[in-house]
Amino acid sequence: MPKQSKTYIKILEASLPLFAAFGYKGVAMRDIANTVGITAAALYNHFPNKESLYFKALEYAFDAQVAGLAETLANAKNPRQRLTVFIEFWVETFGSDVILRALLQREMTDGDEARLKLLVRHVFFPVYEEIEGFMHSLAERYDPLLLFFSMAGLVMYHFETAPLRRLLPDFKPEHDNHEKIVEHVTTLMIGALGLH
Amino acid sequence: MPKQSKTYIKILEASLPLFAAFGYKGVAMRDIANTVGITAAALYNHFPNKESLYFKALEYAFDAQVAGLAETLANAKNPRQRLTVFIEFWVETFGSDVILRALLQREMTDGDEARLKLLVRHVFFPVYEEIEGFMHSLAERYDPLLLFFSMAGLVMYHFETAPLRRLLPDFKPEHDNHEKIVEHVTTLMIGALGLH
DNA sequence: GTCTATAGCCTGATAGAC
DNA sequence: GTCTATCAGGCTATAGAC
Repeated sequence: MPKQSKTYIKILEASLPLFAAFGYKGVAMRDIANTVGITAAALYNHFPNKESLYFKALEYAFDAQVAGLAETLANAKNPRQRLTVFIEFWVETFGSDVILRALLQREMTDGDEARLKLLVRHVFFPVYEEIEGFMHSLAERYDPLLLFFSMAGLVMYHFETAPLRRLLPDFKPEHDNHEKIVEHVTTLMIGALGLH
Repeated sequence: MPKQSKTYIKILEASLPLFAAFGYKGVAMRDIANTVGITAAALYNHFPNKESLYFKALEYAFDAQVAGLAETLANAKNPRQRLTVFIEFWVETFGSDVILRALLQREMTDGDEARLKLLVRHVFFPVYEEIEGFMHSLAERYDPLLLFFSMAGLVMYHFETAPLRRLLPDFKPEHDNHEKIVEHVTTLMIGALGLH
């Protein structure tokens, strides 16, 4: 079972949009096989079972997604710049990659222990490690971990609720605009942290 | 097909924790039937199919959940009090009712159009209608709809991420405490809105 | 309203030829 | 590595007796 053959990668990449759209149980091995262009039985040459295919796909999707943050943060000199850079990173990462966000959301609602650990290992821990010191320095009156999830939640919830925001009064198309979201969240956090 | 028989209600109430925990596809008609104490076939005397059972269960869960907000808000005189009251309401509603929150989360990630409309009709619209004027009055520099979802997201994300927060450094058990969350979010919003 | 029995379909997974 | 063929089991939904 070669770990990085072309078909192996093709399977992972074909399965990701399916899992993101329909969830683990909503995707059949046949569906993945059809998308790749092989039969379901052939999948078992690359993965022992459905669950391990799913895990490898998740890792493949999340890895290297966080890599850019460290460099970007290094270029920001003062706290306010770092704040803006971090919010922009978070909006960019999960705003443009619909599949990544859907997978993350699904894993968070399913609450399976092993998958949560994968999420922490590949997404939240690396990011938090990068900005932990920053969170501590920002404002002494806020708990750093709560502050981190507050900022993450501010961004994520705008994306999570995007489909139903459209059905509410006061909706404007610009609410879906990434720059508007960055601006809104940044203004809010600058006020909350007293960084005027 | 009597609409409010005892069994009818028992089916709805038995199905809700199952759907919340395992999702629509993760629950079999047999599972619901077993919990109620009847057979799967008997369910079809009350609901034409699985999907309509699910819809009725969702409506049953969400209805009357929002009723308390209007009265609570009426007692709050100034903006700062209203802000606190609203955040407390949001934390109380979704913090204590694990099933309600799980259902809401699942529907938001699944993105099915008909179910999203149900969510808007039974949860977000009634709540937003109640505090729309308040949102407008709070701060002119913020878009009212974005502000609403920011406040909702600040609260919800702390619950959504609770299972993985435990796996991160700097975690303290008090992070799961409702009062702590209310305090954190309120302080943050007071700063952001300039309500000192 | 509930039961038993079952139809008809889809599921993950395996065996063995090529 | 991929195929065809196949399996056992689970699923929703229906038919008909009580």
